[in-house]
Amino acid sequence: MKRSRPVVGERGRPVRRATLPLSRDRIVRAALELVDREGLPALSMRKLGASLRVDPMAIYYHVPGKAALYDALVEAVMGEISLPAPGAGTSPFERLKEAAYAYKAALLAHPNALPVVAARPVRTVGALRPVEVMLGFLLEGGLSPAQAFAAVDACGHFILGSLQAYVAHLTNSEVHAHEELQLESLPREEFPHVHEVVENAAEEYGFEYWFEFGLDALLRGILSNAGKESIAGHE
Amino acid sequence: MKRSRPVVGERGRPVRRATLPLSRDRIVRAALELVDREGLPALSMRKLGASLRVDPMAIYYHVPGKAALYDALVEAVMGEISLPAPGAGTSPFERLKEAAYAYKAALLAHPNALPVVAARPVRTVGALRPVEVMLGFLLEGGLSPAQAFAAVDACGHFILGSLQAYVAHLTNSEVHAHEELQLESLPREEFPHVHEVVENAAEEYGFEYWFEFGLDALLRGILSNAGKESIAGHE
DNA sequence: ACCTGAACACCGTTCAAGT
DNA sequence: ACCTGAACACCGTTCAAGT
Repeated sequence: MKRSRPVVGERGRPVRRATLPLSRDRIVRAALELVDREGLPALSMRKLGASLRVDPMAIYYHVPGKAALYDALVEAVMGEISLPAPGAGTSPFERLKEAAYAYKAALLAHPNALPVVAARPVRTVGALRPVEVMLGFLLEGGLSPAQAFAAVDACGHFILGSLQAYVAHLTNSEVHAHEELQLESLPREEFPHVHEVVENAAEEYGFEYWFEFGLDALLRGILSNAGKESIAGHE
Repeated sequence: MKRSRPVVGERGRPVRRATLPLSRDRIVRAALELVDREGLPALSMRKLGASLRVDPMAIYYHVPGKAALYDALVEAVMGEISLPAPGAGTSPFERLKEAAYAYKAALLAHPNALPVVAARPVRTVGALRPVEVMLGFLLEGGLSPAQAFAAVDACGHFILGSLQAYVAHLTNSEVHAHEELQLESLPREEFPHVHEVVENAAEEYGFEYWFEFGLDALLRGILSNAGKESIAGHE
């Protein structure tokens, strides 16, 4: 893979390179673009090199390997999270909910990257800013430090898990046809509740409803724990 | 890759094959063993063929491709979930909690398979039995069908998300050293809550504490929604 | 310092062929 | 019906070499 000879100035020194010099940052941005455009499986060192018009092996000079590339990808996605302004006067519940929706929106901006993001701990250096903000809301809500810690994780895992399943569901709808529509042709005596629920749950309920239901429940449960130091806070 | 000639009986018909005939079931079991033993990346059609002492391409006769193999893997893991006996006399909260722990235990039996399991919707044909049981508990707890639906998803996503992050954390502890221990060398004025929480949250709190905290909160929040048809059930 | 290119040991999948 | 084996188009990574 040859590159055009660099332009040479009067004194024989290159004036400006035909392409920008490679850098970790440029590589990560190109990788994220590639993933956004063609999906996670399309991210190979070779295709990435091609998209940067560079020998694939040049990447290894800036990034140790593919694992590190995935790490950088996660960092980039998480870095895009911008939590809304604290919104004075609103309750901790509402602020937490807003923050969770901002988190969700940031993740949905790069749906193809979700599997890599979800396979990593929620509290990473790249995602410290949102964690800081959420911890503030939780402490304000009356949780102990240990509880606030756990609560951030719980919210993160719920959101990541929900989104991961959702986009996977969107991506391969043939799997959907094979796995979910068969529900209605099931032995009714063996699965009475499944039948009852499928028949009575209105069809208009979709991902947005499920997400909000779960998030509300989780946040309500978390905040209702405020003050109590014991783990199981139910009567 | 040659196989020893089959043993031939008196009439020239094979009496018993040197190896069992290949079948979808045997393939899936071998795949799960391979993943358990050597990790998810080690699962290749070629290694799987070798472990079955069969030409790798023989697998394609029984399983359409690798995607279908992953599907079957998820099905197998989910099929091992055995929820505890309903336990008469206990509250819906306690039953749901027990079920969630059984779910968690089944998933932890094959930690290496978690990424594939998590990248799939929670309600699949293979996992219908546990879904049926949990729906029962939730309806009994007073939830509407639509709410019960959403609640099953929420629990599943929380559990899967938590476990996925947990085992990823266990698998590569060098990432941990790189990403989490640096927390303490952070600008204190920029991350006051992170510092407060890290310093005051006792070290003995680990995954088990976080998991139980999140699960309790989620279940409490879900059950406190009973009866109300509106989504946001907080005062 | 930064990039190239050949080479190595792998992949999933197709397809014609064997029994 | 069930399995083989060659072939194709890919992978990630190492390493010596170029500038």
